[in-house]
Amino acid sequence: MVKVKKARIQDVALEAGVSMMTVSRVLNQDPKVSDSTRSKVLAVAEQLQYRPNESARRLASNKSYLIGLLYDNPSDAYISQFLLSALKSCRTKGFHLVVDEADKNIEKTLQSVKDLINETKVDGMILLPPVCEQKEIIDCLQDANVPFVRVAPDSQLTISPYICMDDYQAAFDLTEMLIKQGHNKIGHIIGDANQGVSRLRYQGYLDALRSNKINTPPEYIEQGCFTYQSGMIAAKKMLALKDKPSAIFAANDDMAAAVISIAQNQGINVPNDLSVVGFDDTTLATVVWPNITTVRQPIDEMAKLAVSLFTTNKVKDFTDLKSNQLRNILDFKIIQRESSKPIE
Amino acid sequence: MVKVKKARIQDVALEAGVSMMTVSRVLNQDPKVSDSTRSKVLAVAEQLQYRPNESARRLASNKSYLIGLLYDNPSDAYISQFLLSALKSCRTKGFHLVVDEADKNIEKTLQSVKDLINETKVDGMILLPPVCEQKEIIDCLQDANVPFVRVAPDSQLTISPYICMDDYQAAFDLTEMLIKQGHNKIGHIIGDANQGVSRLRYQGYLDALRSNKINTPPEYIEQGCFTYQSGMIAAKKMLALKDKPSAIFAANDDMAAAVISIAQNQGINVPNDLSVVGFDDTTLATVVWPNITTVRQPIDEMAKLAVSLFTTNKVKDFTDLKSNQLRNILDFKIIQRESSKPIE
DNA sequence: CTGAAAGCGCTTACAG
DNA sequence: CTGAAAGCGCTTACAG
Repeated sequence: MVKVKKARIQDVALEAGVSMMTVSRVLNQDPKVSDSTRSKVLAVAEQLQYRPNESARRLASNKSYLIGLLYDNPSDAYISQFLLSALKSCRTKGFHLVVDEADKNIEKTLQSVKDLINETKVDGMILLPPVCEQKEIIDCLQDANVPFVRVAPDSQLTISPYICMDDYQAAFDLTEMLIKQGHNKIGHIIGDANQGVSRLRYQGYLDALRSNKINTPPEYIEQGCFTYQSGMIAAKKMLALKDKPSAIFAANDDMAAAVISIAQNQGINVPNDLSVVGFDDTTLATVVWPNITTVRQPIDEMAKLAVSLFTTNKVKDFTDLKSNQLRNILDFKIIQRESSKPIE
Repeated sequence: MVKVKKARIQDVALEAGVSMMTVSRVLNQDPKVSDSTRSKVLAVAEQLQYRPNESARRLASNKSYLIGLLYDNPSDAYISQFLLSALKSCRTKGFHLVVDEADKNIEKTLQSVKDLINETKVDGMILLPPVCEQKEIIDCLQDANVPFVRVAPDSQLTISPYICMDDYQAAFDLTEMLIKQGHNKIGHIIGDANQGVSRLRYQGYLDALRSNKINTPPEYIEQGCFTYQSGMIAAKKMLALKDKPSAIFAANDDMAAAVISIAQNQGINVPNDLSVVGFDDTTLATVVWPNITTVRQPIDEMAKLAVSLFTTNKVKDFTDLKSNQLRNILDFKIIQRESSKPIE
């Protein structure tokens, strides 16, 4: 292999006829550089294919260029998608991700977070749900003055930005879509009672019915807990009713998949006799048959945004963020697939 | 927050009454240090809670302490589990993982790998299946003299170690388990024809039947391609037979889940009327009901081992590995769940 | 807006 | 088996 010597900051400086400091300033987007100097440096850097040496930068600046990511449940497709996207974002910006799993024992998790701060010296932390609700962890980060972002949190904080989608609106839209397709007997399986999104999705469902003046018997609403099994139990009850719903909106894909399975088991054709819709657009939605109509969470974008909050130097410290900068609500999308169809 | 000043190599050297170099040698497991010096340094390092500064080490040594990971299909539960485990291993050893997704276009992937080598300067690469079969990539790594490990490869190479489980034996054992439970009408759905593991699992199934002197009609064997849908098609055919199998062994969990769904759809009770077993123990295995009896791949251990091949200094270069060091076959485990049971 | 000097905390290469 | 010197490629802090 022919080894091409990598250009150093010195090489760029020499070639551009400026000092190393000036090059460094340009690269770090310091505004105090004249435009002419800036463009010259940029041109030379481009020409020499200069890439800063990350280790030297880290060592000299005493910044880690490391972002911590704390997650809860490793079996969730959500996590892996978020992770993959975050990893990709980090890579393009010269950062690395230090991933840590929260322990059931909050004390252990806390210790782990402290290690992340003291030893690894992360520049910031990304908190996934539901760890992002843990008061102890939030306090710890705040005490240590480590900026953090919370993803899909249940509660809002004024000290830290959060990233989420509008679960309420998505549930509203999804329900209204069913209504527009002629369904007026729509059941709902509520998600885990301990998660804020369950409440929001349920409320969106209710309000869509209300604004379309549709009355729904209480038997059409069942409490689930986001698991396949809880979906089966709920589906069995709902499909045993004399007056069955023509559509069931399950608060996530796992429960929707369970509904489909139970329906098929009872000889109820999906989607001809029963429309089923889910939420999240996890891999499960396209792995079962018929594929599930669902709401796509913008997970990739969420991860990208979370990372960029740390990698862009715009905001050194989250404490000076204005309230409108704290909110980052991303767009969702309803994905129509084969598990639902209009009433004929 | 009280800032505790981190100990540097200098501090350890001073306290231990040796030079920085000696401390460095001890830390890097250089054998040319007397035992007494070594233990003294180690004791001081421990007492001072010394942690080497990774950036300084990287800069001075011109080693990246970075491991590249190239994967194919992001939707696979397998990938995320591997990733999480590898990430964890890296963290405890002061390494970082640079994750890259292979492109459909081999040229693009190749370029990406070259960037990984030249810009990021990874110390080594982990190749997941099926990218680990790509000759172009293997050649590229070899030319660049970058050591790499292949995970669950189809073919064997003498130039690079590989990590896998014994798919043949696992399939054999799983089939034999069904036989011992009284099943002698056992169907099999073969996996993707392009993947070596499909062949191995199929062969294990066949040999278990053979060694138990069980004849099987050709209708009991269907070609699938590891997808849920292919499993449905195969299951429909097999369950439409007059003389149905009492057990079906699908070559992965997705297809097993499909078999369960079809069976239930036809009023065939799983496991009372039909035992179904899968392979891999992905999340799907416990998400559907009944939970799937399957073979657990030791994914976490595979990832850990892959990382450790680069982090332990035992082998600087994989070219001097002996053939028995190339093979790393890890243990699998059969997980009995509710989708299968003995014949009564 | 720009630059010369010092230093970040390690390791390499050379001595002995 | 051990050590003194030089340097890795950046940035910080100070000048001007």
